[in-house]
Amino acid sequence: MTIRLFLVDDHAVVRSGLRMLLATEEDVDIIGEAGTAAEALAATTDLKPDVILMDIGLPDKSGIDATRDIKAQFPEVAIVALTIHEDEEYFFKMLEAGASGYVPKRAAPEELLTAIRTAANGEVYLYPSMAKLLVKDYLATEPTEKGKNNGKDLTDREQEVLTHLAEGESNEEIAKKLVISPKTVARHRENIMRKLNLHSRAELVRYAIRKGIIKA
Amino acid sequence: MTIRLFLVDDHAVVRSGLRMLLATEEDVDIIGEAGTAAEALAATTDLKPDVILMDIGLPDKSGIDATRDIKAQFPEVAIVALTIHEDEEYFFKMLEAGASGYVPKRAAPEELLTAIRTAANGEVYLYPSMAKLLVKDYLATEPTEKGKNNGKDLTDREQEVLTHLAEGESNEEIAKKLVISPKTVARHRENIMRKLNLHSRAELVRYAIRKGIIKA
DNA sequence: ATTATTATGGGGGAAAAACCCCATAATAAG
DNA sequence: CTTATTATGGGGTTTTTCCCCCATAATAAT
Repeated sequence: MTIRLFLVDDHAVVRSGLRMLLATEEDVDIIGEAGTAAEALAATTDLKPDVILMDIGLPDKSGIDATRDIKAQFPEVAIVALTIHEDEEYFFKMLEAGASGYVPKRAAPEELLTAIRTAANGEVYLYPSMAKLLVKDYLATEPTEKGKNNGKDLTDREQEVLTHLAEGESNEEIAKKLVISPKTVARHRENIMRKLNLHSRAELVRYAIRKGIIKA
Repeated sequence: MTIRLFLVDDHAVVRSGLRMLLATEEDVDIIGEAGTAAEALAATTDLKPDVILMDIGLPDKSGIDATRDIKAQFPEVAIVALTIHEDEEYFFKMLEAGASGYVPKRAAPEELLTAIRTAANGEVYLYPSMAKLLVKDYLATEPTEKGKNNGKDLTDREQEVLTHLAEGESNEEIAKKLVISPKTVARHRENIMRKLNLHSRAELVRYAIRKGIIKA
């Protein structure tokens, strides 16, 4: 099962270098290359590669936009960013565009290969410095861990049920996850609502978001 | 600059295996090991390792809590989770506890080494399947501001109805306020949900809060 | 002028939610 | 040793949600 790889970089020298670098890998087959976003999109339509190595600095439009365009039409194509940029801005935008990997050009060749194979496998490869950024963002936006210093008059079990309720899950779904009867879930829900003086799922969701039990 | 590593796992066999595995690495020096969270905390106080390999399933308390405790007292100590668990729950909790890496036990030895070296370097190593989870979470919670077009294909009337729906009002209540039939409100609600790909009141509330249509 | 969109409404039905009643077992609190 | 709390479930009823079907009138777009 060879990985059909496509290269996008505006510098021919870089593309040649990558070809050379990857030539010895038996599971990677470079099926084409492009120097512009437009060419990349056209080639993707024809070739349907498994993975695209995408530079961010392209002459016509950014690799971020190119990624967005390609993922919009071909979501099954995995795209790995290979770039000199290591700042948050480009990294997060690339993630939002749908990238399955992000590798700085200073990375070791093995890391690039790992990223390519990981992306081909449907997973995500993040270079450690990038992973650190993402975790930092996660910790910044994450509500102070699943319900702790909030809803004080709720029991542990009620807190747990509340979290699921707020996520929009039905009594049935929650019952399965907690391995209890739907009736018990309903019972907990009633107690929660009475304690908090809420009267609908919608109020419950807002309460949970206000208290940081779940994210909006 | 050798990395002073400390092992925490309740199985002596696993610790021995890790010692064997890492013995040949010149840049890694195993300075101690522990089988419980309490021992790990005590040893950390004495030894101040650079990196701790932390199992999650421990006899006295979870490796997650142990990580939280250690990071609270010694934030400069990097902790890498090495565990059989690959589900979201443990992963995210471990991140919140302050882990600098997360490696499933099924991972290749080289990956564990990479994680240790990455953590020692102050960065974060995430196993690809875990990185995927984190990116998914990022995309689920961040698309509003850093993303692009907010699905604003709602008509004025739909926007109006959406506001009331998100406030938690019933179809009946909204109908009275807008002086239309409850059936029409339901009709608008259906159209809104189809357009936004939402399927419950709870999702609708969260959407509205994310978009700033109502405040939490 | 035909077509698409918008806003309006009705019928119906399966499912879920919301609100009551009841109970038991285990544990914590006094 | 009682008592209170917690977690667990069963029963039922009414209301609401959610998702289809159908339609008409007014306006906007082509």
